[in-house]
Amino acid sequence: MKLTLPDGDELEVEEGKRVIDIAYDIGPGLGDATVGATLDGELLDLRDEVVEEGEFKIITLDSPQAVEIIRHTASHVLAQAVKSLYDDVKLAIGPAIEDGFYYDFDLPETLSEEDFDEIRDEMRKIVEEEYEIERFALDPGKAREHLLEQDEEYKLELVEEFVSEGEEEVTFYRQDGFTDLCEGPHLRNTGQLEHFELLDVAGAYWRGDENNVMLQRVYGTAFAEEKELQEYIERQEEAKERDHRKLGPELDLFTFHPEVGPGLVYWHPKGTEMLNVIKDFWRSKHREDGYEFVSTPHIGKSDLWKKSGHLDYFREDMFPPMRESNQEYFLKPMNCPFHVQIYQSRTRSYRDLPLRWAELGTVYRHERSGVLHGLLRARGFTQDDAHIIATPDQVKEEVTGVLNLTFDILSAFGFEDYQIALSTKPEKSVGDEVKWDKATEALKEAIVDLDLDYDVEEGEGAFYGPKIDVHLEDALGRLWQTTTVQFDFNLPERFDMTYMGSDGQEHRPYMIHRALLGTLERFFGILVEHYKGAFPVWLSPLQAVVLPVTEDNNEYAEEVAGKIAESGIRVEARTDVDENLSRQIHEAQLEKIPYMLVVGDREEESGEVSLRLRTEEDLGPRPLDEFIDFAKEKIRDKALI
RNA sequence: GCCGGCGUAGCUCAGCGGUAGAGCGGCUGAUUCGUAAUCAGUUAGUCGGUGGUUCGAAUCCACUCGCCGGCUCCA
Repeated sequence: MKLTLPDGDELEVEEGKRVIDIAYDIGPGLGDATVGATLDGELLDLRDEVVEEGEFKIITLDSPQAVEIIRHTASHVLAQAVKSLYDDVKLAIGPAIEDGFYYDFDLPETLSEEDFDEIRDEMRKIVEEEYEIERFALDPGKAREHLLEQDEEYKLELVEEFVSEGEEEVTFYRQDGFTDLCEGPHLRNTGQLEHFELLDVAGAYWRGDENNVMLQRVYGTAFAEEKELQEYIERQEEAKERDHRKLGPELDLFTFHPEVGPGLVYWHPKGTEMLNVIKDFWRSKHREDGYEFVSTPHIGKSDLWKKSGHLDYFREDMFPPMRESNQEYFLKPMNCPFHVQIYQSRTRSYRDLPLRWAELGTVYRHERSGVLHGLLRARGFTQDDAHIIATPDQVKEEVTGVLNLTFDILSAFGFEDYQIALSTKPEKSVGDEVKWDKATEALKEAIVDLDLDYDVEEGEGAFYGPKIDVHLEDALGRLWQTTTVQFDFNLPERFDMTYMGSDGQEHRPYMIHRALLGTLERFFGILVEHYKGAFPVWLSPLQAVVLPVTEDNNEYAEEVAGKIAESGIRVEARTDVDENLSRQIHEAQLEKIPYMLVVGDREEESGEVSLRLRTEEDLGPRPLDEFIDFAKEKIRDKALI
């Protein structure tokens, strides 16, 4: 059997030889350093037997793929430590995850972060002992026996599942006296786990199902190098500093008032200014793209929500109704049924289609209390909503139009990296197969036409139609869901929407529901975190501030600010404070105002302003008109600064 | 909704059974100053809410509201 090595050489090995033995054949040094391998990109344990040919690559501690193995072993070391420190510990699962690892435990004692020092010390001991990690396989009967003996009820449940899936044996890993049912891969020796940290303890349902018992999950992370671990911790701190829930109130953009109602946003003047800039831009882009705007009420009678299906499928996410006469009114959790009313207000012809109706519609949803998260998950929010009602022939072009508009708008805000997911028909769905196929095809073709990468999420569509979701990547590489483009086969049926075709027959239109920014609130929150509050000039609530050197320059400062304001730039003269220049600059810096204009006697004499940027660059004096042109150009180009 | 942690001045936090504290901020005054915090004085709170234990509760207990981190759900 032949394996292709990374340098292109072919290595002749006997079938069934273990990864580690192959590594020693290549070289003893390599053998000592081996923690696993990949075969055609697939991760292998160092104890695995290689039975197929392919591209073979040994993983050592400094390989990028090693981190997954390191973390998996870290979770076992954690489990061993917890088991040795506490009584009656039952193990659930303990995988490596994107940023680290966790282990879920069931134990009578409640763990808290105060216990981390002790657990960490115990883990260190296990690492220092350099226990050899061994693997062994058992048939289901022996495995059950072994787990029963250890009273590991959760692991037993897992074994039953593996057996029902047809597994004939299950693997265990052992280090010191500790054994765990586990697929691996793992390091060779606990001593190879050097750089780890415990991060958090939280509740987690067994198997992720809220009907099951809640376990205690300990989160941690581990890296091959201490430096990487430190960088990770710094990145977490950086994320904390960018938190929109902290920056929003600090920059006087918005606040929450939980005593009045959790999850409801209060927009301050500066936040509202910014919001208006976003809305104006959004409206002009939509107008250019042939959208019309509609406005609809905030409440509607229960009959409407019954007919739309919301009371059957969405009721627990809706605020309880208010009563008027013998009627119940509900706050709208979505705009769609209202847009359908407008459609139904007269008969529609194929000549009218496509209709593109947009509304910055504020909706209210009674989100479960534990899920609220500042602007990113609120109970009242404004969707940048639109419904496109089209004939079957128009569907593909409409989707393409939506995607083009999406990326046009998102890139204007400085987002260039996206992840796109196409979600297809789930098991439970409405609408016939033909429609699903056509709509899914339209979505896919639109993505392909634009030459975009995407993932298919099979069966993840809504019950009423397939969809495209866009996640955008921010400055820290985090992903946020914003855009969604969804077909809806439910509402046209329920409301019996029709249009008169050229054949004189009534036809059912396609309905596309789309939100590009997602919601203004969430998008705003993402902007705050992405820019850390230092917004591009066109978005900054205050674009320039005029700072007099002494009180004698106040009059000139006001004059300068007046002229700048006339050109449409948002500006303020700081003439009502008695502070020295350094102090004023300090404060303007904290407010993250893009342009600081220093005016003293020198500037007053020459009719100039001295320009300092919030990036701390001092660009020196220039005529006022020159600054105005400079700023207008930056605003027009949507430049950062 | 569930698990855990936490609610003290506008903000950040100390105090953890014996008369509520600091720094920043705010206010007042002095200073008139050239690119990230001038100096001085002063103002600060039903210690989230309700009930209980106690001679006495910010501190201990119960309930409740809210926030934070997860889980589940989601724009």
